[in-house]
Amino acid sequence: MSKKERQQQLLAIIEGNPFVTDRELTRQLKVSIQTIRLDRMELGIPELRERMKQMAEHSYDQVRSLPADEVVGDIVDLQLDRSGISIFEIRDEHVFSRNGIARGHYVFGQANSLAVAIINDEIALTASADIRFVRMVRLGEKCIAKAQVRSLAGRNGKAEVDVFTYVGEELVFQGHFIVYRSAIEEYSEGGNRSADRH
Amino acid sequence: MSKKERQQQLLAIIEGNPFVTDRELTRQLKVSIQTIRLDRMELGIPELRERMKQMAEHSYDQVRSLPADEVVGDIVDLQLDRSGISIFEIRDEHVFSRNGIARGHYVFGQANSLAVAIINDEIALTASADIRFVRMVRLGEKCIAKAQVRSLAGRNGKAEVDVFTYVGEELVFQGHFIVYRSAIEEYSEGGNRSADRH
DNA sequence: TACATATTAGTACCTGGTTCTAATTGATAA
DNA sequence: TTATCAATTAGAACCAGGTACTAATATGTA
Repeated sequence: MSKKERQQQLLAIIEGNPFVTDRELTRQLKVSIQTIRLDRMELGIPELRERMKQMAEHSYDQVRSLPADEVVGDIVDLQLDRSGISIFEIRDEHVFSRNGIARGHYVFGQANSLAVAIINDEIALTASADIRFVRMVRLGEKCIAKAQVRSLAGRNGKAEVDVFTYVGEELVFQGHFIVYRSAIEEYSEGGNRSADRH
Repeated sequence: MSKKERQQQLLAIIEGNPFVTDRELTRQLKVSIQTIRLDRMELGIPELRERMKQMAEHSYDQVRSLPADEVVGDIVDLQLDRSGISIFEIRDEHVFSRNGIARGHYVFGQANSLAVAIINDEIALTASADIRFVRMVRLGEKCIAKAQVRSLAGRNGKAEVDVFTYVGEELVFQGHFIVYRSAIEEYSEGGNRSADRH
């Protein structure tokens, strides 16, 4: 096996398992540990500990920005049991990589989260929804969802919430949500109030 | 400062910055490095390198499972323009941390992705949907979504797809989707075919 | 045969620890 | 006041997984 081939293999092995030590690499590639290290130098691959550190730092950055995901979108205005507005910017992680169009469940998720957040009860869960994706949403666009409570049954009843999502002036999504309140064991989905918003 | 107070501080510092070395901790807490290490022992906090390794492994697991996110759920059976089945296990990242209930847009996303994948066209986009969350889904549960094409209009028309999602024998979600085919510039949302499935 | 490149060997040193033994400090009860 | 005990500090040996450097040995190739 030539040097180039070996270095390609080395690259592939580390790509496939970044947690491999030089010692393990000697076993797989049947060359001395010095050769492994020279190869890493030439390929600019850092040592195991440095690789792990970089991955850890990367994931730490992600973890720190994750809480914003608990509710999809930032709620910028909220009048409990009345209306609310949330803003959600379509980023890389929200689109299909092939065409840059937002995945539906994020657009849905923004509206759903807002519909649930607006209800002034300890627990509020979406029971059903009637939705329309009016036009596709693309990478970089800012979705502004506006929710209006249409009817409010008494405690432990259901509420109806309409959500319209716009990009600029254009309507991109509309949904009619039926949300149950304080109904813990039945007709439920997964949304709750206040405590989960940061 | 008492031992307990110091250990609480130590915990807080490492929580705030997992990348801190024992040496740095001696500077912040004004005790010897041995005390720091005894404290870590008692609190069960691993050494810096181990902490980084765990974070790296954690993020690596996430990265590896990300491509499966392009379509939510694994499609295990697919008869184009007829029916399909997808399996989706509810993990940590899919639930509200407070109560372990799945966020609605994941359950919706599984059904939506399946409804779109089933359509045998270059491009298929959800136009509208009528959905019901029949019962909440919890952490660890395996959702099995079954989709059936109900009607198929000609090319560039719309198709109707019904999706039922079960956990075991129990129905947890149902949805009626209207999916447009090959309609690129209008009535769209964000779903496409084949190329995005891994 | 001479020269260059590739590979291997070996040593000293580094960080950020663990593990262990032992000494010192400080408070507390008899 | 003194014995006692937990808490703290010190120090040395050792470890993994390397880096940095020097030197020797293959292996081709002109």
